[in-house]
Formats: sequence, C-alpha cells, structure tokens
Amino acid sequence: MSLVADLASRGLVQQVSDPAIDQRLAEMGAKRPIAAYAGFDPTADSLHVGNFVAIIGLMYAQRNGIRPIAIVGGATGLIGDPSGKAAERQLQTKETVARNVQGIRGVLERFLRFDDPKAPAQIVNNLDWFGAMSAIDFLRDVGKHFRIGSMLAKDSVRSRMEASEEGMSYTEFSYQLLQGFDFYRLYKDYGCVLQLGGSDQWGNITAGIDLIRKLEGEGGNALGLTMPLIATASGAKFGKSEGNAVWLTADRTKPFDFYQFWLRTEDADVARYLRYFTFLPLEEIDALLAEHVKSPEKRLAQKRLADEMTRLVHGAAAAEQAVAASGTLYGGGVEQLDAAAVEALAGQGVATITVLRAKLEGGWLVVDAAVEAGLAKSKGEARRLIAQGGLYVNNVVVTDASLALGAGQLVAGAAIVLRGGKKNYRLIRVA
RNA sequence: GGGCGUGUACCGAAGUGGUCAAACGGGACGGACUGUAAAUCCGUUGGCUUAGCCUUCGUUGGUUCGAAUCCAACCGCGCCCA
Repeated sequence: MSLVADLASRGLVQQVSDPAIDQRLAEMGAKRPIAAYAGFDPTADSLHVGNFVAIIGLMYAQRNGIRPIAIVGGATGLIGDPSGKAAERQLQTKETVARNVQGIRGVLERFLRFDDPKAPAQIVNNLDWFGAMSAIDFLRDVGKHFRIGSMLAKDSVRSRMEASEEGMSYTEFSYQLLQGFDFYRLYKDYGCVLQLGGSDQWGNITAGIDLIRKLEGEGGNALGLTMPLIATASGAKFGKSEGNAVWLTADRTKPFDFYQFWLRTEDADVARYLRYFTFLPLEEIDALLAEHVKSPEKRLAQKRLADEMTRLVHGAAAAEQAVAASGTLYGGGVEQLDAAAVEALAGQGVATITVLRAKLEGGWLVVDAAVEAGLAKSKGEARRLIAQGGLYVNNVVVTDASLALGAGQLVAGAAIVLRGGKKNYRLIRVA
C-alpha cells in the first residue's frame, strides 16, 4: 500500500491524521475491501480545475486498489460549506442542486473507472441519508456527539467570527456535523476508512473522524488526509482564466482554451503542476525540467503539461487538435488559412459563432461583431479595446472603431478570425 | 423584543445637499518589453446613436430648483442587551 507515499512524492500531501496511514490501510485492506472518499460541492453542473486535486487523489486511491468514492453533496450543497469562504453562501434551490449533481457525476465518470474489477469507483449522494432524516433524529443521533467548544474552535468558524465582519449563520455552523456524518455513513455502509480533501477541509475531516470514534468506540478508526490548496507562484487564485473558472467540460471551457490555459503556466509553477496533475514518471518530469531550464523560451515544459492535461481531460484527439489549432493561430498562419483549415479550427475547439451571410454583406460593424462573439461585454468595451489596439481581424489590428466587416474579410471565403488581446480567439463562420 | 451600527461599482473602501458615473487600493482587461512566462512600465474599467444623453450608490416613498448625501417606512447584515 503506497497511497500516501505516492501522493507525497508528488507534493500532494498537506496533513495526515495518522503518520502511518499507508500501513494502516494495508492492515485494514487485508481484512476487507476498503474505500476512500472525497466530496464535491454541487455549486455548478460541472467541475473546474480547482476540483482536480481531489479527483487526482481519488485516482491514486484507485491505482492502489482502494475503492474511490465521490460524494456529491446533494444535501450539504443545500447548506454551503463555510470552509475557506469569507462570506455566507447564497443558498441554491433543490432543483438546481439536483441538476448539478447529475452534471458532476458525468464529469467524474471520465476520471474514475466504475467497472474496475478490484476497486470500482462509486458516486454517492448524501441526500440518500439526509433526505429522509428528520431534524429531531439529526439532533439526537448526530448533534449529541458534537461539543460546542470544539465546533467553535474550528478554523472555518473562528475566522468568520473573529476576522470577518460577516459572522456566520447557524446553517453554515452546522455544516461540519453534516460532513462528519457523511464520513460516518460511508465508514459504516461502504467500508470507507479514509477521507481526502483540500487543506481547508481539515476541520470537517476531523469532525468525521471524531464522530466515528465516538459512535464506534474502540473499533472506530478512520483516517484523514488533506492535499495542498493550489495557488500560483504569484499568489493568484489557481484555475481562473480571463476571470472565469477553467472547467473540465468542453461545453464550458473549449478544449482549445483548456490547452491554452495550461500552456500559459508561468515558469515558477510548471514543475509543481507537472507533478500534481500529470501521471508522468518523476524521472521524466525531471528530465523535461532540465531541458526547460536550458532554453525556457521553448516552453517545452508548458507544452508538455498542456498536452498531458488536455489529453487526460478531453482525450487524445482533442489534445492533438488543440495543438494544431494553437500552431495555426499563434504560428502566424492565419493568412494562409484555407477552407479546410478553417473547418479544422472550428473542430479544434476554438470558440465559434455562426452568422448569416446577409449580415456580413450588409456591413457588420466590428464593434457589434466583438460583442456578439463574446470578446467584449458591451460596445463601449469593444470600442475601448480598439482604442487600445487590442482587437484584431485576421490577426491585423483594427484601428478604426467604425470599421464594418464584409464578405471581403472572409478567409478562404469561409470565416473571419477575430482576436481580442493576445489570448482570445473567436472564429466567425457564415451560414 | 430593545439599543447601537452598517448596506456605494467585480471586491475592499472614500464621499454626508450641486463641481459625482462617484476619490483611492486590489482584481480584471488592453498595450509596451519578452518566451502565448514572470517582473516592470503605460492605459482602460456603468450603458448608449459618446463635445451629448441615459441608468446607477439596499428597496420604496418623500423634502428640495437639485439627493449617494436630508426625512420616513421597509428589507438585509453585524455587535451588544433581554
């Protein structure tokens, strides 16, 4: 058993509840099949790269023959985890949460094997046990085992009470009971002996470990492990691109944009990310980094990272297409585009809008085009972009805000490549 | 239930009758330099048919020639007392 050793070698262990987790897992695993779990908040119908660390944790568990369980918090999502949050969460409707649970299930199915003969993955919705539980039962059976003192001492509570003006509602205060009880149920019914989570989850994880010990007595022995919260070397939040989260599904973040996100990783981060997120052997990563240090301008490490990640998340075909599209758009190949290449770009996950030919022939203002393509939120913003020299049609700077696009700008008679800034490409095709 | 306080643009935070589309900081975005990096520098950051007009300062209503600023009620939030 080398789950913790594996994770540690990748720099993915922040804190452990027991220094000998691997050994303990081996002992328990010898007697019966064991499982490990991580929770996912259904705040959206998809997961983003910020959730990826937890997924990686489960993937390593599965590789070690431990059944990975993902809890999709249909119940806890209705409450809102205060950990790491400065402000009270906006409550979601039950319908929204139910829909999000479905979406997240779909994402997880791509990373965990559900048909693994030895350690099949499983998705569990904690609404299964909370949905039917009455408030009275909850207070008697769960609440009784929690002491206010230790609840107040949790970092997630203290920081809100002391540091922030926000305070905290009773609803969020009780979150740790819910997550603690999740762990207990999984421990009892699914043989789940280990909980994984981001470092902000420590308080919630220990709440579960304590609850299991109290309810199960001597035999109750659950384990917890937290993984580091990922931040960029320059201190920015990880996983945002142009202010938006980078998602793991193509409908929210195009494979091309996903590839580009990783490709733009700064030097100071690329080594960590390769270790964290890819399954490349460490020796190979070291060799790659040695190359990278010699000639950083080649961005070999970033290219490899982007390729591996896109491959892992969107598949080999999408990755190859993203590489090809990047070559075309950033290699200055826009002028040489032909109809086939345009077709390819669209297929390669470059965000595309389609307009009627008549619109183009009627003289379509670039300003309007930029807004419709999603490069600017308003015409004013589009005009500002132009004034600053940040809008390009077919890689040529637009200098006149009153410019109208026409059929003449169509590359190979098929499409116009619109670019905002360095990073945002849109393909406009005619129907 | 009572007292005190608070609610401003993405976030933090000034402004307390006109000169306020609203200082400043952060973030974000654009440009320059580079390596689609970092750091640094410059610029932008409510909308529009842009020398002008329109909509914003918790909500609604009022006072006033004129309100983010004054008044009333309501809503949200914080702290304290019960």
